[in-house]
Amino acid sequence: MVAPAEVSSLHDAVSTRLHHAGQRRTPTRDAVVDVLAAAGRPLTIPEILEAHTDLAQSSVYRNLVILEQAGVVHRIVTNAEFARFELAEDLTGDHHHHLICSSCGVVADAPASDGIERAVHRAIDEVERATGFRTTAHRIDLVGLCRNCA
Amino acid sequence: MVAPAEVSSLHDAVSTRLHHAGQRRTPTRDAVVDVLAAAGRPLTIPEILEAHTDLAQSSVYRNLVILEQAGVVHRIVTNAEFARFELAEDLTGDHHHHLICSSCGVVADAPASDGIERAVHRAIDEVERATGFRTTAHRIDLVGLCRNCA
DNA sequence: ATTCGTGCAAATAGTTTGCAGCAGA
DNA sequence: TCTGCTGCAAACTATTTGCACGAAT
Repeated sequence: MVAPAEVSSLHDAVSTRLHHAGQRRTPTRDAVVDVLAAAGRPLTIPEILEAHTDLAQSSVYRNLVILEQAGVVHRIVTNAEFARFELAEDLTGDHHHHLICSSCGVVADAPASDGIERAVHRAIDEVERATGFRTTAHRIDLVGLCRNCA
Repeated sequence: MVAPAEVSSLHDAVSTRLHHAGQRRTPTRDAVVDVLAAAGRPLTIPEILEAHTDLAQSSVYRNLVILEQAGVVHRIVTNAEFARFELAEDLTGDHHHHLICSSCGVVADAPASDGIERAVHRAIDEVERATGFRTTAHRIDLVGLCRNCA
């Protein structure tokens, strides 16, 4: 969730990243970013289309690919039928993990605690030393039942 | 990776779970379990078919669904084109996390350290108290470049 | 005898892409 | 003007499913 006052600076940052990726800022891309910023949780393509009924499905798919390449959005793939998309963490300045409901498929954000981040980074160092794997990102998902489904 | 001596007890455990789920133990299911046990890393359907060229693709898909419902295998969905499957952790007795190469898509297992597990469980407690979410499993993936792609 | 797993081929569905028109630089 | 974004419809592909046969109980 992004406060209204931060929306224009968000669009500036998005514009910069698009430009850096050799892409333009367009109304459709702004619209997609707006929907994701307003939602504050990862959305599916149908959810995005529902919020903006004037957009063509193919354009949303195409622009999400571009926004992903530009580092603006992040694609989350679960076992559910649709992939989900959210704004990149370094744009919203909020590192978080996911609570995935195995019953209804909804995905909620959960703030990352200092403790867990420290532990993860220690583990990453260990893995790099042991295996030579170069970690660029990590992902922590808790799978279970949301309050509604429990 | 499962040592040969453990294979028969593995099949016993699989058989029990299948029976509990109202399913039979069949040669095809044994074959799939064998391939996964021998691999020691999550495999795609094409990889499974390659190891057992006499199996029909649809049978493998169908049996993986059944084995998943019986709690024998676990499905891993990444952004790669194919889903991957591995034996359930409580069958192999080995809790691990994943190293996902964003370049070639290969997924390797990494042992879970005590430190990170403690931190994760503290975080889970926090989340349960704060949100009412009931966590049944967690997933930690490190995304980056494997030794070959780096 | 009947239930259930298997293999083949056809169907399904999320996602991608070709193409013609149009808008911004 | 020229590049490239958009919308529509068609194509693509991982996965699922209908059906008939054979195996196991």
